[in-house]
Amino acid sequence: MSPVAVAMSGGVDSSAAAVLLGRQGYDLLGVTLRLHECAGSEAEDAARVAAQLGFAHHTVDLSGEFCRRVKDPFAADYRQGRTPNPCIACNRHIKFGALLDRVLELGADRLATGHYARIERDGGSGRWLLKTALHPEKDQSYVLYCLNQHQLGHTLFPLGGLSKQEIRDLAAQSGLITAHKGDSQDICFIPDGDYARFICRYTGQNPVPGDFVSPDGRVLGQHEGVIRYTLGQRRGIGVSSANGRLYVTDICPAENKVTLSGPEDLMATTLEATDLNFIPFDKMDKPVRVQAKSRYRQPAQPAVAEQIGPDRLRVTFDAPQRAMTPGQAVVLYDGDVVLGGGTIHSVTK
RNA sequence: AGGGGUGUAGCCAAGCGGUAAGGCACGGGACUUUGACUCCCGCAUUCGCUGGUUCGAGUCCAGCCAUCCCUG
Repeated sequence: MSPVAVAMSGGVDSSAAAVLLGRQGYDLLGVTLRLHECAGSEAEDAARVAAQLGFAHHTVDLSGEFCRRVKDPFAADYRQGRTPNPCIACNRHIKFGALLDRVLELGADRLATGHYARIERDGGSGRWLLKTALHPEKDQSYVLYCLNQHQLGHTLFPLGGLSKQEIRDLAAQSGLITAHKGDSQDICFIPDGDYARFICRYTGQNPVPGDFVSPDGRVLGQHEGVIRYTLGQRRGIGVSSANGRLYVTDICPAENKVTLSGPEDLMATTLEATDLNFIPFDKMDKPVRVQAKSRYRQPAQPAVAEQIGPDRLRVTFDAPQRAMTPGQAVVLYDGDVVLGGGTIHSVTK
C-alpha cells in the first residue's frame, strides 16, 4: 500500500496528526517544507518527531515557488492597498499544490496535514466535500476553501474530528517533543509580525508617506505609507479625535491617501469576489442562501450568494458587516459544508 | 492702546474651596496559523507663571505671561 505523506511543520498539530495516522495503520512518510532561510529548528523538531514515531522524513525546498506564489503577491497586494491572506495562497499553491505534487512523485498517494477540517465524499455526486472541523473553535476550513477536487481527493485531515485539547492530550501521552509548543501565529515568513518592514526589505522600496484624510477631504495627519494600513484598523494611526475612535475606512494608493472615519463608515452589506472556487459543484446556477465569512476569525453570517460572471461572485449579507476588506477571502457555507469562495475584490454599502 | 474670552497630560475635556472625571492617542497584555477588530491593564504628586487669602486652592484675589476675538 502506498504511504501517506504527513506535512510536518514542527508544531503540535501536525505531530499529532502523524500519531493518529500511525495508529490507523498507515505507512507514513514525513515531509517538511523549507520555504525561507531561517526555518531550521522547526524542521529539526519535525525530523525528531518522525524519528520518534519511526518513519522517514524529508525536507522539501519550495522556497522559490513560495516567493513566486506567496511572497510576491503578498507584497504586491499591500502596495495596491489590499490586504492579502498569504496562508490561503500558500495552501492553494504550496502545501496542496507543489508539495502535494512532490509527494505524489515520491510515491505517496495522499498528503496529510494538521488542519482542523474534514473531507468527506458525497455519495450522490461522488465529489469530495470540505467540511468544517467538528469543534468550531479551531475550525480552519476558511483557509482551505480554494482546494479543488484533485487536491481534496489526495488529502487527509486527521484532526478534523478532534478538539485542540484532545490533540494536546494525545501529544503529551505520546511523549512528543512538540507537545507543549504554543500555537503558531503571525505570518510564517514574518515571525516578528512586522509585515511592513518585511515588504520594504523584500521589495527594496521604502513606503512613501502621505496624508490621512477625513471623508470630506480634510487632512488629519501624515501616514507612513499605504502598506502599513488595512481597512478597519485603529491602532498605529496616531491621530486623535474628540469624537471617538478613528478607523481606516479607505485606502487609495493612486493618491497615496488613507481615509479615517468613525466605525459606522466601515459597515457594508455587499461584496464582489473573484478567483472563485466551488467545491460541491462547478458553478452556481442561481442565487443561493448561504452562511458566509468575510474574514477568518468570524462566525459565518447569513447571506445570499450569486455568481454574476465566469469568475465573479456577489455576496449580499442580510445585515451589514464590518470592514469587509479587498484581498481577504469570502467563504460560503451550507451548514458545515464549505461551498467555496473567492477573493474579495470590491465592497459596496 | 482699550474691551472681552481662554490657558488642566501628546490632543479634546470635566472640575466652580476638600485632596485631578472621561474620551482620543500612546504603551503593555489577552485573543489569533493572515491583516484587522475586540477586551483587559497602564498612562498629570499636578492644573500658564509668581505671590496672596485659607486648616485646605485647579477652583477665591493680585500681578505677570501666552493665545484668541472685537474696537481703534
